[in-house]
Amino acid sequence: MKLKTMDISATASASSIVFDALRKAIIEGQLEEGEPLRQDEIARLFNTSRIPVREAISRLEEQGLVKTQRYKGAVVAGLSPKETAEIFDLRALVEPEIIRNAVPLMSSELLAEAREKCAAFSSATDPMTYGDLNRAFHETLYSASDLKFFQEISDNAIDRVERQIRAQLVMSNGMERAGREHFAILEACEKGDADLASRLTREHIQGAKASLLKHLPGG
Amino acid sequence: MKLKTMDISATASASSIVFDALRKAIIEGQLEEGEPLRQDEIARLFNTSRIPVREAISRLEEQGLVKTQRYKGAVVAGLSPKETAEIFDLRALVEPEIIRNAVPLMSSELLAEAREKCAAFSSATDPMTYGDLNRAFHETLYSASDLKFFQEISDNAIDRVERQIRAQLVMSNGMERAGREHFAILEACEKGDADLASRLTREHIQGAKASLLKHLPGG
DNA sequence: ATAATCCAAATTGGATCCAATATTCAATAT
DNA sequence: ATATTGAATATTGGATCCAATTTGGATTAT
Repeated sequence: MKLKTMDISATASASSIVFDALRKAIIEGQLEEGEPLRQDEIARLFNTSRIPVREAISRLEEQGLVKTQRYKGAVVAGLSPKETAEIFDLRALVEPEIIRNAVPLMSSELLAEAREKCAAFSSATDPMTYGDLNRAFHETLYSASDLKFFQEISDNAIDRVERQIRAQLVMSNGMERAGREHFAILEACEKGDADLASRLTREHIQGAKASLLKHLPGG
Repeated sequence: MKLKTMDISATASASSIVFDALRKAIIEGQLEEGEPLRQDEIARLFNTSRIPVREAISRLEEQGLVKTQRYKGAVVAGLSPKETAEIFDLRALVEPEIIRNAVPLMSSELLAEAREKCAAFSSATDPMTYGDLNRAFHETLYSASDLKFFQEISDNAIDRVERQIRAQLVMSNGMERAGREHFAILEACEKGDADLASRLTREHIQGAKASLLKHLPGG
Protein backbone atom coordinates (compact mmCIF):
# COMPACT_ATOMS: atom_id res chain seq x y z
CA MET A 1 0.00 0.00 0.00
CA LYS A 2 1.32 3.38 -0.96
CA LEU A 3 0.00 6.46 0.66
CA LYS A 4 1.06 10.02 0.80
CA THR A 5 1.47 10.26 4.55
CA MET A 6 1.75 13.17 6.86
CA ASP A 7 2.69 13.49 10.48
CA ILE A 8 -0.65 14.05 12.17
CA SER A 9 0.99 15.08 15.41
CA ALA A 10 2.51 17.94 13.48
CA THR A 11 -0.87 19.38 12.54
CA ALA A 12 -1.13 22.91 13.73
CA SER A 13 -2.84 23.82 16.94
CA ALA A 14 -5.12 26.81 17.01
CA SER A 15 -2.59 28.79 18.97
CA SER A 16 0.20 28.15 16.48
CA ILE A 17 -2.05 29.13 13.58
CA VAL A 18 -2.85 32.38 15.31
CA PHE A 19 0.81 32.86 16.21
CA ASP A 20 1.97 32.38 12.62
CA ALA A 21 -0.70 34.66 11.23
CA LEU A 22 -0.02 37.44 13.72
CA ARG A 23 3.73 37.16 13.26
CA LYS A 24 3.33 37.45 9.50
CA ALA A 25 0.98 40.39 9.80
CA ILE A 26 3.37 42.17 12.14
CA ILE A 27 6.61 41.66 10.24
CA GLU A 28 4.96 42.58 6.95
CA GLY A 29 3.64 45.76 8.49
CA GLN A 30 -0.04 44.96 8.02
CA LEU A 31 -0.39 45.59 11.71
CA GLU A 32 1.45 48.75 12.39
CA GLU A 33 3.60 49.54 15.35
CA GLY A 34 1.71 50.52 18.47
CA GLU A 35 -1.51 49.00 17.22
CA PRO A 36 -3.34 47.15 19.99
CA LEU A 37 -4.10 43.45 19.65
CA ARG A 38 -7.55 42.79 21.12
CA GLN A 39 -7.88 39.18 22.20
CA ASP A 40 -11.61 39.11 21.59
CA GLU A 41 -11.36 40.59 18.13
CA ILE A 42 -8.59 38.23 17.05
CA ALA A 43 -10.46 35.26 18.51
CA ARG A 44 -13.51 36.17 16.43
CA LEU A 45 -11.41 36.56 13.29
CA PHE A 46 -10.06 33.02 13.68
CA ASN A 47 -13.30 31.48 14.93
CA THR A 48 -11.71 30.41 18.14
CA SER A 49 -11.69 31.35 21.79
CA ARG A 50 -9.35 33.76 23.50
CA ILE A 51 -7.23 31.00 25.01
CA PRO A 52 -5.16 30.20 21.91
CA VAL A 53 -4.95 33.91 21.14
CA ARG A 54 -3.47 34.61 24.53
CA GLU A 55 -0.94 31.85 24.07
CA ALA A 56 0.01 33.24 20.67
CA ILE A 57 0.41 36.73 22.06
CA SER A 58 2.58 35.55 24.92
CA ARG A 59 4.83 33.77 22.45
CA LEU A 60 5.01 36.89 20.29
CA GLU A 61 6.03 38.85 23.35
CA GLU A 62 8.79 36.35 24.09
CA GLN A 63 10.00 36.98 20.53
CA GLY A 64 9.94 40.73 21.05
CA LEU A 65 7.31 41.37 18.40
CA VAL A 66 4.67 42.70 20.79
CA LYS A 67 4.74 44.39 24.16
CA THR A 68 2.08 43.70 26.76
CA GLN A 69 1.03 45.40 29.94
CA ARG A 70 -0.96 43.60 32.59
CA TYR A 71 -4.69 44.22 32.20
CA LYS A 72 -3.97 46.64 29.37
CA GLY A 73 -3.19 44.27 26.58
CA ALA A 74 -0.66 43.91 23.82
CA VAL A 75 0.53 46.32 21.16
CA VAL A 76 2.79 45.75 18.18
CA ALA A 77 6.35 46.50 19.28
CA GLY A 78 8.34 49.21 17.58
CA LEU A 79 12.01 50.06 17.54
CA SER A 80 13.79 53.33 18.20
CA PRO A 81 16.51 54.24 15.68
CA LYS A 82 19.06 53.23 18.29
CA GLU A 83 17.41 49.85 18.75
CA THR A 84 17.16 49.38 15.01
CA ALA A 85 20.87 50.07 14.73
CA GLU A 86 21.61 47.52 17.40
CA ILE A 87 19.59 44.84 15.63
CA PHE A 88 21.54 45.51 12.44
CA ASP A 89 24.80 45.31 14.38
CA LEU A 90 23.68 41.96 15.72
CA ARG A 91 22.86 40.77 12.25
CA ALA A 92 26.23 42.05 10.99
CA LEU A 93 27.89 39.93 13.65
CA VAL A 94 25.90 36.71 13.30
CA GLU A 95 24.98 36.36 9.65
CA PRO A 96 28.52 36.50 8.29
CA GLU A 97 29.33 33.54 10.54
CA ILE A 98 26.33 31.63 9.22
CA ILE A 99 27.45 32.19 5.64
CA ARG A 100 31.04 31.29 6.45
CA ASN A 101 29.83 28.02 7.91
CA ALA A 102 27.36 27.42 5.10
CA VAL A 103 29.60 27.91 2.05
CA PRO A 104 31.46 24.60 2.26
CA LEU A 105 28.15 22.81 2.80
CA MET A 106 26.33 24.23 -0.23
CA SER A 107 25.25 21.64 -2.77
CA SER A 108 25.03 22.59 -6.44
CA GLU A 109 21.26 22.18 -6.18
CA LEU A 110 21.13 24.70 -3.38
CA LEU A 111 23.34 27.11 -5.29
CA ALA A 112 21.05 26.76 -8.29
CA GLU A 113 18.08 27.52 -6.11
CA ALA A 114 19.86 30.54 -4.65
CA ARG A 115 20.67 31.78 -8.15
CA GLU A 116 16.99 31.54 -9.07
CA LYS A 117 15.96 33.45 -5.97
CA CYS A 118 18.64 36.03 -6.65
CA ALA A 119 17.37 36.51 -10.20
CA ALA A 120 13.76 36.64 -9.04
CA PHE A 121 14.69 39.36 -6.61
CA SER A 122 16.58 41.41 -9.17
CA SER A 123 13.77 41.26 -11.70
CA ALA A 124 10.96 41.84 -9.24
CA THR A 125 8.60 44.66 -10.11
CA ASP A 126 6.04 44.40 -7.34
CA PRO A 127 7.19 46.31 -4.23
CA MET A 128 4.95 44.10 -2.09
CA THR A 129 7.12 41.09 -2.86
CA TYR A 130 10.52 42.77 -2.54
CA GLY A 131 10.74 41.79 1.12
CA ASP A 132 9.69 38.19 0.54
CA LEU A 133 12.17 37.68 -2.28
CA ASN A 134 14.98 39.34 -0.39
CA ARG A 135 14.43 37.13 2.62
CA ALA A 136 13.99 34.03 0.48
CA PHE A 137 17.41 34.59 -1.08
CA HIS A 138 19.20 34.99 2.21
CA GLU A 139 17.35 32.12 3.87
CA THR A 140 18.30 29.82 1.03
CA LEU A 141 21.99 30.48 1.53
CA TYR A 142 21.75 30.31 5.32
CA SER A 143 19.80 27.05 5.20
CA ALA A 144 22.94 25.22 4.10
CA SER A 145 24.62 25.94 7.40
CA ASP A 146 24.23 23.58 10.32
CA LEU A 147 24.20 26.41 12.88
CA LYS A 148 20.61 26.25 13.94
CA PHE A 149 20.91 28.54 16.94
CA PHE A 150 22.70 31.17 14.89
CA GLN A 151 19.88 30.89 12.40
CA GLU A 152 17.27 31.27 15.14
CA ILE A 153 18.94 34.47 16.27
CA SER A 154 19.21 35.75 12.75
CA ASP A 155 15.59 34.89 11.94
CA ASN A 156 14.34 36.70 14.98
CA ALA A 157 16.56 39.71 14.33
CA ILE A 158 15.30 39.93 10.75
CA ASP A 159 11.71 39.58 11.97
CA ARG A 160 12.18 42.62 14.14
CA VAL A 161 13.45 44.84 11.35
CA GLU A 162 11.65 43.30 8.39
CA ARG A 163 9.36 46.33 8.07
CA GLN A 164 12.34 48.68 7.89
CA ILE A 165 14.10 46.44 5.38
CA ARG A 166 11.04 46.58 3.15
CA ALA A 167 10.91 50.33 3.48
CA GLN A 168 14.60 50.55 2.66
CA LEU A 169 14.24 48.40 -0.46
CA VAL A 170 11.68 50.69 -2.05
CA MET A 171 13.81 53.71 -1.27
CA SER A 172 16.03 55.35 -3.83
CA ASN A 173 17.76 52.52 -5.69
CA GLY A 174 17.58 50.24 -2.65
CA MET A 175 16.61 47.34 -4.89
CA GLU A 176 19.28 48.02 -7.44
CA ARG A 177 22.05 48.10 -4.87
CA ALA A 178 20.72 45.08 -2.95
CA GLY A 179 20.51 43.13 -6.19
CA ARG A 180 24.14 43.86 -6.99
CA GLU A 181 25.29 42.90 -3.52
CA HIS A 182 23.24 39.71 -3.58
CA PHE A 183 24.89 38.72 -6.81
CA ALA A 184 28.34 39.34 -5.40
CA ILE A 185 27.56 37.23 -2.33
CA LEU A 186 26.20 34.45 -4.53
CA GLU A 187 29.31 34.48 -6.69
CA ALA A 188 31.53 34.18 -3.64
CA CYS A 189 29.47 31.19 -2.50
CA GLU A 190 29.77 29.57 -5.91
CA LYS A 191 33.53 30.07 -5.86
CA GLY A 192 33.59 28.45 -2.45
CA ASP A 193 35.20 31.55 -0.96
CA ALA A 194 33.67 31.51 2.51
CA ASP A 195 35.69 34.43 3.83
CA LEU A 196 34.67 36.65 0.94
CA ALA A 197 31.01 35.65 1.22
CA SER A 198 31.19 36.39 4.91
CA ARG A 199 32.78 39.79 4.40
CA LEU A 200 30.31 40.76 1.67
CA THR A 201 27.41 39.71 3.87
CA ARG A 202 28.69 41.90 6.67
CA GLU A 203 29.10 44.85 4.33
CA HIS A 204 25.66 44.21 2.86
CA ILE A 205 24.09 44.43 6.29
CA GLN A 206 26.14 47.40 7.42
CA GLY A 207 25.28 49.18 4.20
CA ALA A 208 21.59 48.56 4.74
CA LYS A 209 21.92 49.84 8.28
CA ALA A 210 23.64 53.05 7.19
CA SER A 211 21.18 53.72 4.41
CA LEU A 212 18.26 53.06 6.73
CA LEU A 213 19.47 55.25 9.57
CA LYS A 214 19.99 58.12 7.16
CA HIS A 215 16.28 58.12 6.39
CA LEU A 216 15.05 57.63 9.94
CA PRO A 217 13.89 60.53 12.14
CA GLY A 218 17.04 62.40 13.12
CA GLY A 219 19.12 60.68 10.45
CA MET B 1 2.74 64.20 50.37
CA LYS B 2 5.50 61.67 50.56
CA LEU B 3 4.84 58.02 50.02
CA LYS B 4 6.95 55.06 49.27
CA THR B 5 5.30 54.11 46.00
CA MET B 6 5.44 51.05 43.85
CA ASP B 7 4.22 50.34 40.37
CA ILE B 8 1.19 48.15 40.92
CA SER B 9 0.93 47.31 37.24
CA ALA B 10 4.33 45.70 37.52
CA THR B 11 3.11 43.13 40.01
CA ALA B 12 3.65 39.64 38.74
CA SER B 13 0.92 37.64 37.10
CA ALA B 14 0.50 33.99 37.97
CA SER B 15 1.88 32.94 34.62
CA SER B 16 5.06 34.99 35.04
CA ILE B 17 5.59 33.61 38.54
CA VAL B 18 5.30 30.09 37.19
CA PHE B 19 7.52 30.98 34.24
CA ASP B 20 10.28 32.38 36.46
CA ALA B 21 10.13 29.43 38.83
CA LEU B 22 10.23 26.84 36.07
CA ARG B 23 13.02 28.65 34.26
CA LYS B 24 15.09 28.75 37.43
CA ALA B 25 14.42 25.09 38.18
CA ILE B 26 15.42 24.13 34.65
CA ILE B 27 18.62 26.12 34.33
CA GLU B 28 19.76 25.09 37.79
CA GLY B 29 19.20 21.48 36.91
CA GLN B 30 16.57 20.80 39.57
CA LEU B 31 14.41 19.57 36.76
CA GLU B 32 16.55 17.35 34.69
CA GLU B 33 16.62 17.06 30.96
CA GLY B 34 13.84 15.00 29.46
CA GLU B 35 11.72 15.28 32.58
CA PRO B 36 8.06 15.84 31.69
CA LEU B 37 6.26 18.94 32.94
CA ARG B 38 2.70 17.97 33.90
CA GLN B 39 0.42 20.95 33.74
CA ASP B 40 -1.86 19.63 36.46
CA GLU B 41 0.94 18.86 38.86
CA ILE B 42 2.58 22.27 38.39
CA ALA B 43 -0.76 24.00 38.75
CA ARG B 44 -1.31 22.27 42.08
CA LEU B 45 2.18 23.19 43.27
CA PHE B 46 1.48 26.87 42.65
CA ASN B 47 -2.14 26.79 43.79
CA THR B 48 -3.37 27.97 40.43
CA SER B 49 -5.15 26.59 37.40
CA ARG B 50 -3.55 25.10 34.32
CA ILE B 51 -4.06 28.23 32.25
CA PRO B 52 -1.10 30.22 33.62
CA VAL B 53 0.99 27.06 33.60
CA ARG B 54 0.30 26.54 29.91
CA GLU B 55 1.24 30.11 29.16
CA ALA B 56 4.47 29.71 31.12
CA ILE B 57 5.32 26.51 29.28
CA SER B 58 4.67 28.05 25.88
CA ARG B 59 7.01 30.90 26.79
CA LEU B 60 9.65 28.44 27.94
CA GLU B 61 9.33 26.64 24.65
CA GLU B 62 9.84 29.91 22.78
CA GLN B 63 13.05 30.29 24.80
CA GLY B 64 14.17 26.81 23.89
CA LEU B 65 14.15 25.55 27.47
CA VAL B 66 11.43 22.96 26.94
CA LYS B 67 10.16 20.98 23.99
CA THR B 68 6.48 20.20 23.60
CA GLN B 69 4.53 17.80 21.45
CA ARG B 70 0.86 18.25 20.81
CA TYR B 71 -1.27 16.24 23.22
CA LYS B 72 1.88 14.73 24.68
CA GLY B 73 3.14 17.58 26.78
CA ALA B 74 6.39 19.31 27.53
CA VAL B 75 9.75 17.97 28.61
CA VAL B 76 12.87 19.80 29.70
CA ALA B 77 15.02 20.38 26.64
CA GLY B 78 18.49 18.96 26.42
CA LEU B 79 21.43 19.65 24.16
CA SER B 80 23.60 17.30 22.15
CA PRO B 81 27.36 17.90 22.42
CA LYS B 82 27.21 19.48 18.96
CA GLU B 83 24.43 21.83 20.05
CA THR B 84 26.28 22.67 23.23
CA ALA B 85 29.32 23.55 21.17
CA GLU B 86 27.24 25.80 18.96
CA ILE B 87 25.80 27.66 21.94
CA PHE B 88 29.32 28.27 23.23
CA ASP B 89 30.39 29.48 19.79
CA LEU B 90 27.47 31.89 19.84
CA ARG B 91 28.48 33.13 23.26
CA ALA B 92 32.08 33.49 22.10
CA LEU B 93 30.83 35.71 19.29
CA VAL B 94 28.36 37.88 21.18
CA GLU B 95 29.72 38.34 24.68
CA PRO B 96 33.08 39.82 23.66
CA GLU B 97 31.13 42.50 21.80
CA ILE B 98 29.05 43.22 24.88
CA ILE B 99 32.18 43.66 27.00
CA ARG B 100 33.87 45.79 24.37
CA ASN B 101 30.83 48.06 24.35
CA ALA B 102 30.53 48.04 28.13
CA VAL B 103 34.09 48.89 29.18
CA PRO B 104 33.96 52.62 28.37
CA LEU B 105 30.61 52.83 30.14
CA MET B 106 31.67 51.26 33.42
CA SER B 107 31.39 53.53 36.43
CA SER B 108 33.77 53.09 39.34
CA GLU B 109 30.80 51.94 41.42
CA LEU B 110 30.07 49.20 38.92
CA LEU B 111 33.71 48.16 38.82
CA ALA B 112 33.73 47.98 42.60
CA GLU B 113 30.65 45.79 42.50
CA ALA B 114 32.25 43.58 39.89
CA ARG B 115 35.37 43.26 42.02
CA GLU B 116 33.25 42.15 44.96
CA LYS B 117 31.47 39.56 42.84
CA CYS B 118 34.78 38.39 41.44
CA ALA B 119 36.18 37.95 44.94
CA ALA B 120 33.01 36.23 46.14
CA PHE B 121 33.32 33.78 43.28
CA SER B 122 36.98 33.04 43.93
CA SER B 123 36.43 32.42 47.61
CA ALA B 124 33.24 30.42 47.24
CA THR B 125 33.24 27.05 48.95
CA ASP B 126 29.71 25.86 48.29
CA PRO B 127 29.42 24.14 44.89
CA MET B 128 25.72 24.94 44.81
CA THR B 129 26.48 28.66 44.55
CA TYR B 130 29.35 28.45 42.03
CA GLY B 131 26.96 28.92 39.14
CA ASP B 132 25.12 31.83 40.71
CA LEU B 133 28.32 33.69 41.56
CA ASN B 134 29.84 33.05 38.15
CA ARG B 135 26.81 34.41 36.40
CA ALA B 136 26.51 37.33 38.79
CA PHE B 137 30.05 38.42 37.95
CA HIS B 138 29.53 38.31 34.20
CA GLU B 139 26.10 39.93 34.37
CA THR B 140 27.52 42.80 36.39
CA LEU B 141 30.08 43.61 33.73
CA TYR B 142 27.61 43.12 30.88
CA SER B 143 25.02 45.32 32.57
CA ALA B 144 27.13 48.39 31.85
CA SER B 145 26.64 47.96 28.13
CA ASP B 146 23.71 49.53 26.36
CA LEU B 147 23.31 46.61 23.96
CA LYS B 148 20.09 45.16 25.24
CA PHE B 149 19.45 42.79 22.35
CA PHE B 150 22.97 41.41 22.57
CA GLN B 151 22.34 40.88 26.25
CA GLU B 152 19.05 39.13 25.56
CA ILE B 153 20.84 36.72 23.24
CA SER B 154 23.62 36.16 25.70
CA ASP B 155 21.20 35.61 28.60
CA ASN B 156 19.26 33.04 26.66
CA ALA B 157 22.40 31.29 25.46
CA ILE B 158 23.70 31.09 29.01
CA ASP B 159 20.33 29.80 30.22
CA ARG B 160 20.59 26.93 27.80
CA VAL B 161 24.03 25.82 28.97
CA GLU B 162 23.90 26.89 32.59
CA ARG B 163 23.69 23.29 33.78
CA GLN B 164 26.82 22.39 31.85
CA ILE B 165 28.64 25.46 33.11
CA ARG B 166 27.87 24.43 36.67
CA ALA B 167 29.07 20.93 35.96
CA GLN B 168 32.25 22.32 34.42
CA LEU B 169 32.97 24.56 37.40
CA VAL B 170 33.03 21.68 39.86
CA MET B 171 35.28 19.68 37.56
CA SER B 172 39.01 19.45 38.08
CA ASN B 173 40.19 22.96 38.92
CA GLY B 174 37.34 24.52 36.94
CA MET B 175 36.84 27.08 39.68
CA GLU B 176 40.49 27.88 40.03
CA ARG B 177 40.93 28.55 36.36
CA ALA B 178 37.67 30.49 36.02
CA GLY B 179 38.66 32.63 39.01
CA ARG B 180 41.98 33.52 37.39
CA GLU B 181 40.34 34.37 34.08
CA HIS B 182 37.66 36.46 35.78
CA PHE B 183 40.33 38.46 37.52
CA ALA B 184 42.18 39.09 34.27
CA ILE B 185 38.97 40.25 32.58
CA LEU B 186 38.19 42.53 35.51
CA GLU B 187 41.66 44.06 35.39
CA ALA B 188 41.31 44.80 31.70
CA CYS B 189 38.00 46.51 32.42
CA GLU B 190 39.57 48.58 35.18
CA LYS B 191 42.38 49.63 32.86
CA GLY B 192 39.75 50.62 30.31
CA ASP B 193 41.24 48.26 27.76
CA ALA B 194 38.10 47.20 25.91
CA ASP B 195 39.92 45.18 23.27
CA LEU B 196 41.78 43.16 25.85
CA ALA B 197 38.65 42.57 27.93
CA SER B 198 36.89 41.46 24.78
CA ARG B 199 39.68 39.07 23.80
CA LEU B 200 39.94 37.59 27.29
CA THR B 201 36.19 37.08 27.39
CA ARG B 202 36.30 35.20 24.10
CA GLU B 203 39.16 33.04 25.31
CA HIS B 204 37.36 32.44 28.61
CA ILE B 205 34.31 31.13 26.77
CA GLN B 206 36.28 29.11 24.25
CA GLY B 207 38.28 27.60 27.08
CA ALA B 208 35.12 26.61 28.90
CA LYS B 209 33.78 25.08 25.72
CA ALA B 210 36.91 23.02 25.13
CA SER B 211 37.09 21.82 28.70
CA LEU B 212 33.41 20.94 28.67
CA LEU B 213 33.46 19.02 25.40
CA LYS B 214 36.39 16.99 26.60
CA HIS B 215 34.25 15.61 29.42
CA LEU B 216 31.10 15.06 27.38
CA PRO B 217 30.15 11.65 25.93
CA GLY B 218 32.49 11.07 23.05
CA GLY B 219 34.89 13.83 24.16
C1' DA C 1 2.37 -17.59 25.18
C1' DT C 2 1.95 -13.88 21.99
C1' DA C 3 0.04 -10.45 19.39
C1' DA C 4 -3.82 -7.67 18.14
C1' DT C 5 -7.85 -5.13 19.87
C1' DC C 6 -10.48 -2.49 22.71
C1' DC C 7 -11.60 0.13 26.68
C1' DA C 8 -10.54 3.14 30.75
C1' DA C 9 -7.55 6.42 32.77
C1' DA C 10 -4.52 10.25 32.16
C1' DT C 11 -3.28 14.24 29.83
C1' DT C 12 -3.46 18.10 26.83
C1' DG C 13 -6.13 21.65 23.84
C1' DG C 14 -9.87 24.66 23.70
C1' DA C 15 -14.48 26.90 25.19
C1' DT C 16 -17.05 29.16 28.45
C1' DC C 17 -17.62 31.53 32.59
C1' DC C 18 -16.18 34.58 36.47
C1' DA C 19 -12.97 37.97 38.70
C1' DA C 20 -9.81 41.82 38.50
C1' DT C 21 -8.46 45.89 36.38
C1' DA C 22 -8.66 49.70 33.12
C1' DT C 23 -11.20 53.11 30.56
C1' DT C 24 -14.83 56.15 29.48
C1' DC C 25 -18.17 59.25 30.48
C1' DA C 26 -21.77 61.33 33.17
C1' DA C 27 -22.70 63.63 37.60
C1' DT C 28 -21.23 66.64 41.12
C1' DA C 29 -18.66 69.97 43.76
C1' DT C 30 -15.73 73.87 43.80
C1' DA D 1 -15.80 76.15 33.47
C1' DT D 2 -12.85 72.79 35.54
C1' DA D 3 -11.53 69.24 38.30
C1' DT D 4 -13.02 65.24 40.94
C1' DT D 5 -15.82 61.40 41.91
C1' DG D 6 -18.27 57.39 40.71
C1' DA D 7 -20.72 54.25 37.98
C1' DA D 8 -21.08 51.68 33.42
C1' DT D 9 -18.51 49.44 29.89
C1' DA D 10 -14.65 47.16 27.89
C1' DT D 11 -10.80 44.29 28.36
C1' DT D 12 -7.62 41.16 30.32
C1' DG D 13 -6.32 37.27 33.80
C1' DG D 14 -7.69 33.07 35.70
C1' DA D 15 -10.90 28.99 36.91
C1' DT D 16 -13.74 25.47 35.52
C1' DC D 17 -15.63 22.52 32.24
C1' DC D 18 -15.70 19.77 27.89
C1' DA D 19 -13.44 17.64 23.76
C1' DA D 20 -9.57 15.41 21.50
C1' DT D 21 -5.73 12.49 21.88
C1' DT D 22 -2.51 9.49 23.99
C1' DT D 23 -1.26 5.70 27.06
C1' DG D 24 -1.43 1.57 29.46
C1' DG D 25 -3.66 -2.43 30.73
C1' DA D 26 -7.24 -5.97 30.26
C1' DT D 27 -9.30 -9.09 26.89
C1' DT D 28 -9.52 -12.01 23.19
C1' DA D 29 -8.07 -14.59 19.23
C1' DT D 30 -4.53 -17.24 17.22
